Amino acid sequence: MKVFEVVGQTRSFTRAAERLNLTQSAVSRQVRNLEDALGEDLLIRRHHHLELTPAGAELLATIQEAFHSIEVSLRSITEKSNQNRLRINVPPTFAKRWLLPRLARLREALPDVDISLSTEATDTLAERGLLDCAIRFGDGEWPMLDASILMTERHVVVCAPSLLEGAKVEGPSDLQRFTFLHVLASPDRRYLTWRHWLDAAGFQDVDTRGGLEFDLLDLAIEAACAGLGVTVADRSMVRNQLQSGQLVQLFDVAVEGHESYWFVTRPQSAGNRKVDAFRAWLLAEAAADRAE
Amino acid sequence: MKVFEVVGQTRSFTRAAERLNLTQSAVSRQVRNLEDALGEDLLIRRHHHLELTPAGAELLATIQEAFHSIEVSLRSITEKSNQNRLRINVPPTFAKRWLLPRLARLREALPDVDISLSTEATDTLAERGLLDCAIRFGDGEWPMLDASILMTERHVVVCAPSLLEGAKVEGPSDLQRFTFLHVLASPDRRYLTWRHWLDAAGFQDVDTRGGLEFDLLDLAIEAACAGLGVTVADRSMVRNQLQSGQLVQLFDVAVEGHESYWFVTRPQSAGNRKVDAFRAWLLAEAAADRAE
DNA sequence: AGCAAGCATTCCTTTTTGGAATGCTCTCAC
DNA sequence: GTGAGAGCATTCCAAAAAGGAATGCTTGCT
Repeated sequence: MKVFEVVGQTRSFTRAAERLNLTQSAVSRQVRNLEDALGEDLLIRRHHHLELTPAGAELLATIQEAFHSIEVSLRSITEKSNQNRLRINVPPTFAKRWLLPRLARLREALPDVDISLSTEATDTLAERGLLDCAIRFGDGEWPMLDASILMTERHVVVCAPSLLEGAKVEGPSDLQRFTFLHVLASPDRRYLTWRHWLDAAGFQDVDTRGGLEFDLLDLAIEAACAGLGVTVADRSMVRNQLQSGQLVQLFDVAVEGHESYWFVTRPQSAGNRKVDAFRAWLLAEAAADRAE
Repeated sequence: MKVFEVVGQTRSFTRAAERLNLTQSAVSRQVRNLEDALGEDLLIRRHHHLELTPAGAELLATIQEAFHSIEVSLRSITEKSNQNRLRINVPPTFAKRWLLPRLARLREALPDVDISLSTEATDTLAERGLLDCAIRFGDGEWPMLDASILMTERHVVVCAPSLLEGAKVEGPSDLQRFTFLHVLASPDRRYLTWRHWLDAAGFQDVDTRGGLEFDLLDLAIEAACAGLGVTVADRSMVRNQLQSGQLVQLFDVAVEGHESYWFVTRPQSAGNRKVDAFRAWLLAEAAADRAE
């Protein structure tokens, strides 16, 4: 069929064969097969040139249009989508608190890369379809995927300055007066960030059973800003709020978390220009972040 | 590609395979090959159902439209053109004087056959392209073609009644007074119909060198009707004019010509419904014509 | 927990497609 | 009008693509 299209354009089996990187013999038979299948001639073989029959002319026009639209679609898939668009899933809190504030800079650094950002809690990167890469929170061990560490969490305790009412907070008992804000790993299970932080700080006997629970760290931080209580959060996630005074840090204890944020890609993406560029940018930003 | 279209519709390799009369294995690989070629996934394999990626959805839509238009075009070629239309070349004079007056009856007899009538002096039937069949004048010997005889020429001499001015025309000398109308076989060669007729009539010493020449018998007949001279013509070609009195026949001599009109087809058309029907009708009409 | 549905994969067969060489016919030029 | 060349057809064989059967693997459902 493709063969007939080229023959129709070149009006010659020989030239069509050249253009298609085939022999004239192959072209001749392809067209003949098509004609036989249709039970209708498409070309009139004259010596030194070919003419289209009415049926051939009609079919040629249709085929050209159809192939063209398919070609455009194919190109838009292989080129546009593949070469310019980077589809990435980022955990919601990381997206909002870390990536979004840096998106403008990303656009400057990689002006020719279009970003598609989704914030599913669990991404579908392994299913090799909708995503080019992802940022994940975890231990960096994901089968069949490549991961580069971006940053390890450094947990600090924060709350709204209004909550303090000028009082000093210096020990476990002071802390116990506040409402604890927790983040859920699943509907019935909390992340153990409070536990880890308290252990690291050397605070025993603090009862964290009460308090508010949120499914997203982001909501817990928002709650803290609103003066609802104290929460443990990664320092990078609340840097802006600390700088603007929306939040204050309690205690000078920063606990290295057990898990980290990773940039995750599929092995097939190795060497992919835009993925590599994005990774480089992310790592540079993360390094700058740590240096602050 | 066709495979992907069906998979996109059925959302299942297994069902697509059934519809395509293939195995699930073949379908699976076809799609995988397409994806590999594009470097882009088109489907998300879930268990118990498939989902389209954005790229897949876009491609599916394009492909469906493109294939549909090609299919329509293909169908119009194989069905409409092939099944309903009969393309036929008929020598000009035969077309005008014999076939055209019978076209209305042909439409009645074969209402579902559309006729495409061309009147090239030399048809292209052997080149298998534009024609389904032809009517030819000759000896019935054409390589690679099948021929059925329709009618043998019966030459009579005719002229306009006004030309006679009431005079009797009974011998060669009477004939010599008229202008002879000739038909050319090629620019410099006449058909020998006058010669044959004169020989058969037993008229010696008639000088036919002068007179008017025409490239078509039809023009010669028209000239005769206009009173320009006498011509030899096949009786079937002038039957209407004789009946209406536009022409009259001179002498009661009808000469069987050396050549005949034949219905000619390609061997590949053997068994073709519309060709067979047309042949049957032609032969019946020719028989009826002879009976008159 | 076990079964069934459904896609992936492997190995082998079948079908299709392609290439090289050759033949045939027409056109063009001398 | 004759020879050369251009261009399509055809034949035979090789290569490659597609297909089939069987099997494995994962997951959703009962």
